[in-house]
This record gives sequence, structure tokens and C-alpha cells, in this order.
Amino acid sequence: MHGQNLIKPGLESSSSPTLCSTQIVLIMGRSTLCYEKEGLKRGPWTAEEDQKLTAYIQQHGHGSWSSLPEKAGLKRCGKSCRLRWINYLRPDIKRGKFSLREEQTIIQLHAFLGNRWSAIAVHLPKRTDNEIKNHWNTHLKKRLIKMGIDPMTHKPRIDALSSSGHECHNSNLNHMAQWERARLEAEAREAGRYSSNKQALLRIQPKIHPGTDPLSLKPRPKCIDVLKAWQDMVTGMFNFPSRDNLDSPTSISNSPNALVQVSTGETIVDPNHLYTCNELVYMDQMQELEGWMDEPTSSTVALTQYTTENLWFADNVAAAADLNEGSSESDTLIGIPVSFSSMEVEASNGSYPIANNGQP
DNA sequence: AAGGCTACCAACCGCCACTTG
DNA sequence: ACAAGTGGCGGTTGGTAGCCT
Repeated sequence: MHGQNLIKPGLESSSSPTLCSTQIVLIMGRSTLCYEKEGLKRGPWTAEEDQKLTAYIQQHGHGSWSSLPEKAGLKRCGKSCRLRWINYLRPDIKRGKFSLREEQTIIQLHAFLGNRWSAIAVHLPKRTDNEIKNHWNTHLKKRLIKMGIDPMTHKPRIDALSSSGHECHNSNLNHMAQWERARLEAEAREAGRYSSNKQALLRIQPKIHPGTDPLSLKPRPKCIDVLKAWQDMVTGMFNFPSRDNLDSPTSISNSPNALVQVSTGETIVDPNHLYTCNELVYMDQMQELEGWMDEPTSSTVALTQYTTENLWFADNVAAAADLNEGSSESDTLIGIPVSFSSMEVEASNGSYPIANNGQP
């Protein structure tokens, strides 16, 4: 915070009820609050402090954050140092305006992960969770509201629905969301597990798929195509004209199926190619799903039904886009891809064009 | 020019999970 | 088994800058 005297009311006086809990904590010998220690600085960091922190970490690594400030000659609490480093000083941070593709990725991921900013940040490696969170709260949330989409559920807002015939559709969306959420969570875990590669780009190693020859992967189940169609539809909702500079292909989920030959249902794995986490998890799940598909569940049924009913959703978003036209916000989102209808048809056939942002 | 309003975002707080002794 | 210590996360705050009236 930028305030210089930020001891909260209630913490500055021993008579405060709020302080009681703090006192209890101190009696227990456990101190978690930075302002408990006298002489610790708070508020904005100076260039000199930044320089000290950066120099120390570059030389020694951060080690224990709690002991770092003393070693680095900083009058800050460890927590504050950690935050400053992670959110601002770290060299591998991309700062500045979010590209439209990044925004698109955030919206997609938020639809399935909710306010789990750290999980979302895994897919935007050079952005911090704090930055993503701020951008969501100040920009993206408002845009979705403008479109008549509830930013929390990512569904058309109830007051925006004109009829009651969409319950089935919404139910299908929920199914899709559950599937996708599970996939993204798995992906985030994978990204953490293999975090030694900061770009989350991985070469396939035998340990990733023990006993599995990547070249022997079985044909791709049809339901995955439908799932992909869902992803592409959401992606399409936020497709932008060519002014999108696309300068930040940071999201590994933007081209999750780069090497999947969709039309034939074959999976091609190139052992010399760098695969994203998304791709690896995707292939992993394909194999799992094969088993499931032997015995269709309500979810898989919903997945296939979904594709014949999704035009309504697209219509709603398109309508929102029309309403949005003339908005003062120059970078307002919107636009359903012209190819949406054909995509929907092809998806229901088990094949569909690879998304624009996919690799050839 | 001045005051009010709004958007932005760095930094903080409180909580929780995990680790350590 | 338990308490203390630590790191990490999501929610929130409030100073600053820029725009509007």
C-alpha cells in the first residue's frame, strides 16, 4: 500500500478488541504480521531497496524469506520482500499492457478455474497472479458484464435471458465446465511438477508416460473433439481482428492440439517436438477417456448433445457484441468467428477445423 | 484553475496448508 | 501429536494519475 501510516485502527492501541487476537498470537510466540516488528518499513519500495533486494537474490538466491531482509540489509518483513520480488523485480516478468490473446486466455481459464489466479498464472508464465487479478478486476470483468455475461459463472446473466428454454443448454455448459476444469487443474499440476522449464515447454520423456510409447497412442476419442469444439467456441467468442498483435503467445493452452490430426482421429506425436504441458495432459487424458468412452456416462452424453445446441449461446454473445458496438472502449472484445456454424457441424461429426490460433 | 470522480495497480492483510522441531 | 514457523494465495485497500465538469 502506498500509505505511510498503515497501522490499522484497532491494531495501534492495546485497548483495541482487534489487537486481542494479535496479542494471543504474540503470546504463543508466533508472529505472522509484518507490522508487529518495530522499525520495519512499509509502503512503496524505493529504488535503493529494489536494488538491494535484487542484488542479494541474484547473488544468494532468496533462501528463507524471513531471514532475507536482515541479510540483505533491508528494513522490511520477509513477506514484503517476497511480494516485491515475485510481483515486480523478478527478471522474467513481462510488464505492460496485456495482449488481446492474453486477455482471451485469462477469460477462458477464469471460466473454468474461477478466481484461482495462481493457477491461471501458470498458463501465462511471464505474468504474475497479482497482475492477472488486477487486470481481471479492472478490465475483463467489466467487459463481460457489458456483454451480458456473468463474470463469475461466465454464463449469460439471468436477466439477459429472454426465454426459459435454455436450462438444458446451461446444464450442458456445466458439464463442459466440469470436464475442462479438471483438465486445467491437472495441467496446472503438471506445470508445477515440471516447472524447471519456465516456459512450460517440455520434451516428452519416458517418465512422463511410463511404459508408453508416444508413437503408439491409440486413436483419439470423438468426445475430445467436442471438448475441443467447446474450447474453440469460447476462444471464438473473443477472437479479434488482425489488429491483435499476438505478441504474447504466452498461453500454452492456446494451441493445445497443435499436433493432433483431427480429421482422421489419429494422434501424431513427434518425439523431436517440444510439447506443452497442455498437450501432454491432453494426451494423458485421451488415454484415460478411452476407457470411459466404452461406457458412456451422462457427462459424455451431454458433451455430444452440447454441440447441437450451442448456437443459442453464440447468438447471445453476438447480440451482446451488437449492443456493445459504439462503445467508447476501443479494445472492446467481441466477435463470433464466421466459421462458427461450420465448426459446430463438423464438431458433431467428430472433426472440426483447427482453431486459428492453433499450429498447422 | 480547481475540485470531484474514476481507473489503475502496488502493496497489504488474513487465512490456510505445509513443514519443521 | 502438537505448536511454531514459513510460504503462498485470494481479497482488499488506498495513493496516484488522469479525466471530467
